[in-house]
Amino acid sequence: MSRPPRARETVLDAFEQVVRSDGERGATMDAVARVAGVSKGGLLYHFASKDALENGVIERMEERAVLDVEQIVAASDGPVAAFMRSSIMTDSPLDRSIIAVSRLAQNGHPLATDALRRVRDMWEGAIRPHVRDESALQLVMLVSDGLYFNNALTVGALPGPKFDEPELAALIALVEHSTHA
Amino acid sequence: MSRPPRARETVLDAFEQVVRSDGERGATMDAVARVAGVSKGGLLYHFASKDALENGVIERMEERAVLDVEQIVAASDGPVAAFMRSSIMTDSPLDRSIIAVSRLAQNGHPLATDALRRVRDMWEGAIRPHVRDESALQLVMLVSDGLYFNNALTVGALPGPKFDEPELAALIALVEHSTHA
DNA sequence: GTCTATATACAGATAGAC
DNA sequence: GTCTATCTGTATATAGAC
Repeated sequence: MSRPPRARETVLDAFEQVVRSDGERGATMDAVARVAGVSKGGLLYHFASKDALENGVIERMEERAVLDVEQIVAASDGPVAAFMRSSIMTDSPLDRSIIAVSRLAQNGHPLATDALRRVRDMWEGAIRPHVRDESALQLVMLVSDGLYFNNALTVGALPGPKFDEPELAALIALVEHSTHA
Repeated sequence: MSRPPRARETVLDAFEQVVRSDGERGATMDAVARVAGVSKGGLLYHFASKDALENGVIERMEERAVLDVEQIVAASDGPVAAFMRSSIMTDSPLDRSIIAVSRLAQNGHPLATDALRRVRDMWEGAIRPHVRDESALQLVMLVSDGLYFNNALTVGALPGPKFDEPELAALIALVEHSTHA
């Protein structure tokens, strides 16, 4: 997993950005190339097909998710709180990746769906030891899914965090109280 | 709001079905016409453009959601439980409508996003009097969003209910206990 | 109301110069 | 490694017969 060329990363960033702002339909090779600042031919040198480009975004999302899980299990304020905070969109690299991959999944890309399931399973495994039972686990997972979904829904400009800090803290406290082991 | 022609409804059903099974990208006029059992020309007689077809699905979704809210507030087992049960995919007409409109929203259709927001606001208003505070309200709403998201994610054949009845009942009990007024 | 045939536009991908 | 030019398939929409 050596550091990939910077141009590749730039193209992946551009793809995620266009998918987020214009939807998957707007993420044409032309549009991605333009945002990345290269020609279509230049883009196709790095990713030989649109499918390769999509797979690149999916793979990078999963790599980023692994790092996220590592941070969550090690969080000082507890995995549940850390997980919920990481589910609120802060426009982190992982957030951008998940938005893009979710859009691919909803447009029928099977690898995207598989990758999201794997990531969700990783999170589930990390949270399970810290909640009292399976219902509590599902509650935490579903709230997280809901947080993502609400933000993923909005195509266009960044909506900004829907919850301000006091609201989020109150919600986290409620979830922790309802689910702690 | 008189009863629209049956052919129109058939076409809207076909659009929702194709969007669900193949994603928004697969929902071409050709594919919709084929599933609806008409030619492309026949389809375009009822909906003069793809945009008109999409708007038709969005409008029908909102009409169905209004009926759903009416049923939820009148439910004998309480609005919170009824709302959560209605959030589990049972392949009801409203479910099919919301899946399709969510896909449109995620592909940048602004009217779809607006309609979903309005529907979500209606649900929020119906649930608010039955939970203790805003955090509890958000918990219920986010769990519902999460239930929808998980099902909306899977393109292809119906995944079937992810929760069996005992699991769902336990989750509902937990949410109600955590949020009741 | 429903059909076939066709016009127009645009997407993904290739070829080859630099 | 990056570019321009071009081929090819497919999607929306129109025209007009039945």
